[in-house]
Amino acid sequence: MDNYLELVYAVTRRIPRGRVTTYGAIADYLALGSARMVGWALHQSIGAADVPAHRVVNRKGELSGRLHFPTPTMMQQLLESEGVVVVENRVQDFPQRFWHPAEDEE
DNA sequence: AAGGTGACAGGGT
DNA sequence: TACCCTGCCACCT
Repeated sequence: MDNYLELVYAVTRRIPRGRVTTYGAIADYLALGSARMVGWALHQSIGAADVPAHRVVNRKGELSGRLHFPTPTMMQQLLESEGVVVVENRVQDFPQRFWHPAEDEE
């Protein structure tokens, strides 16, 4: 178990309900690796039910990771259950929904 | 050992 | 807004 994975999971778990963030924002906050590393880390999160990976999208607000969930629609389903509107695999009002780890609003 | 791949991002056109 | 190219870095052939 790489410590890097735990770091990414820890940040992901702090994403407020109903908000989303990006791979790049997490990489930027950790100041480790790159956005690709975060994508890789979340890929490993499959099976870790306590990690809300559905709240992490790419810079355009697209649900680029939906195909890695148990079902292709689960990611969108989870987001909508939190009040996040998703259309054509894209988060609506993305700039407003965006949350950066450094904000730490909770 | 070397090259390809990927849940990405930023800048140019 | 969209498409293309380049940088990124660990993992998997």
